[in-house]
Amino acid sequence: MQATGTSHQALQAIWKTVRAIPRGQVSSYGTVAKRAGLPGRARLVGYALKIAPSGLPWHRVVAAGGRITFPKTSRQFAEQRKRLRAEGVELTGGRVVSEASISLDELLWKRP
DNA sequence: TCGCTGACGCATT
DNA sequence: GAATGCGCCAGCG
Repeated sequence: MQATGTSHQALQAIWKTVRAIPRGQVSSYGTVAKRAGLPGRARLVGYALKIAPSGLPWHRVVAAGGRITFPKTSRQFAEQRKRLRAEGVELTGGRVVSEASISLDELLWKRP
């Protein structure tokens, strides 16, 4: 790892943002990307999560609208749903209830 | 160096 | 509601 310096910073920014997500709350890739200073690079967030270190609350990151991107048959789908429910996040099928994903832009990232 | 791929987002059909 | 296409651009072979 060396040339990854530039993006490495972006990855850390993404991880930092993900860690900043309060328990019982979820955020979307696009929101995280934007908050990490990478607007429009939601895919980078996906990559960041893929290579994310253990301990990162990746399960708090869902697709736009609070939808889970994984197929229902996926093991991660079940795990993410399980973890979210364990934190008090309500889920309906493969989607997070609006209350949890409520205006992320308003509840979360409220910068004074 | 070039080209494909991709934990996505959004518009459209 | 589900499927498809296009865009954004950083990794990786």
